[in-house]
Amino acid sequence: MANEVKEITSRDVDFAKWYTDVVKKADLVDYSSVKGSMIIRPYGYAIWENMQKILDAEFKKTKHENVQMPMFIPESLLNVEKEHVEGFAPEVAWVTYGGNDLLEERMCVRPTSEVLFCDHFKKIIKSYRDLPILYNQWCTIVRWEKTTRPFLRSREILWQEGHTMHATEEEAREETLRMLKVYEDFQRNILALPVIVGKKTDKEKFAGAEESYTLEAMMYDGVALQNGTSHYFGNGFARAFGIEYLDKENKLVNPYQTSWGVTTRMIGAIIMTHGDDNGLVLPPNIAPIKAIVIPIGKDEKVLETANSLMETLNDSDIITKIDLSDKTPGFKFAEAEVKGYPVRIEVGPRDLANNLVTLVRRDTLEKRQVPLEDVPLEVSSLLVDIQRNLYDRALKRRDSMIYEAKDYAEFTDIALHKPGFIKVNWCGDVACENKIKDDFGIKSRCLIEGEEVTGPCVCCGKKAKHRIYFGRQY
RNA sequence: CGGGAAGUGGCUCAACUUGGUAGAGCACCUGGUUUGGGACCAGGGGGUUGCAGGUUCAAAUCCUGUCUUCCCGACCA
Repeated sequence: MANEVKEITSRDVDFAKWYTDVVKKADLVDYSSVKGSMIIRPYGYAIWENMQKILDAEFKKTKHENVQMPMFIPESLLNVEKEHVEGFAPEVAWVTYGGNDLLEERMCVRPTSEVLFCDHFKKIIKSYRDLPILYNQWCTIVRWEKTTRPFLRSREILWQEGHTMHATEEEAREETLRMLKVYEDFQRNILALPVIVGKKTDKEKFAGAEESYTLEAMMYDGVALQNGTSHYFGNGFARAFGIEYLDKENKLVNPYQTSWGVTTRMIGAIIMTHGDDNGLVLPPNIAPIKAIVIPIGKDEKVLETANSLMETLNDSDIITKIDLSDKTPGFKFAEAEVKGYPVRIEVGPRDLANNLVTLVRRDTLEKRQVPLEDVPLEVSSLLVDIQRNLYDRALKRRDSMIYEAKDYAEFTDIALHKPGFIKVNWCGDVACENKIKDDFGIKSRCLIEGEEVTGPCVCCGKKAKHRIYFGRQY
């Protein structure tokens, strides 16, 4: 893929351009002739496969089962829950013809599958013995977005959606938080993203939910990316759909529901959090290829050593690739950086004369010579260190871009001049949220738990009820 | 969806204003020389100019429509 790896726009010059340069030059995606639908190429898809593998194991550990639901939703079914349909109707795609025949009832392509699951749950939940039901589905959904960007906002979205039903409110609330925690751990430990986790305001919550929790990541440019959600529904959908079961007292009651999801948007978050002017930087725990061996020259001993090094590493479960192309070393180094391989191992005659190889870590680009026999140990400890460093670095940057505003003048100054999140006191009135949105185009991110609320609302000056983050979003 | 810009081999662009044989660099293929930060020489393949109409003896070039991409705004679990 060669020369296209050149000329990545600097992220400090034009962050949007930098992003599209990186996703294309690292061979993650390609554009298609279908607006808003991206082609995820093998390297990008391998990242998604790793995410699926790790998350799916977590879902199984927490007793969830995978299912596959229909892709189409008849209009009448979508219309059952009022808030839900109002939230989604503006962005669904409709199927109106089957072959040459106009359908009697049009169907939308699922924008999310709550109603499909409810329709099914109604049939299978009869007794308290049927609960809980813990389902998950890996699928694609469609939302007719007006502006689109690879991974961040597309019309066709790869995701996972969990849908569960519980006998009690308490159990359902626990499930909502349990899965939120699964996401949080995954994003912190595997993706090295220092996400902020909290509850959405009523204005920002999911259409039809009683409570929505979110994982908010801050990108390099200070803009927020909602990187996953977990919703508690109460029994609103259950009542709308007539889902009822007999409890132990032989009383007919409604179950309580949750849903939760994450998407390939997480790949966008990784790029925009860890990437640099040389390209992609992948956290070792999610990288499809952990290390790349680059032989320098065609000396037989060099090639032999390089090959056996790759095999040794693969044998010790460090997925390693070797670059045997006849490009020059400089080219291979640059390409390894664009692809974001965590560790690069340079094997050349000069090193080898002293029984050494050169290790280069992608996060800092620091080079170090190590004895040949120490490579597996050195690489695996380097991988651990890179993972930790990426998280620490991102956390530091995030915290340096969180500002506190006590009154509207301060808020205005920050909103206009400083990218990042703004932490404020808020009275809880949607009017204040709306005013901030109208004035600056900034929305609330999530409520902050565990901080004492003292002082007036940043907007109206009345007594505040909450601590809350505001910030621009993708 | 509103405003702006752009679509010409895989990529970046030229030719368009003033209609007249579609060109360059990079990438790709072959052979050779190279190899510690984006190599060099020689030869070669590849484009009905996003798509659909229209004007014309003749359209990459002019006109209309449409699709896609990018930027700004509005909208957006």
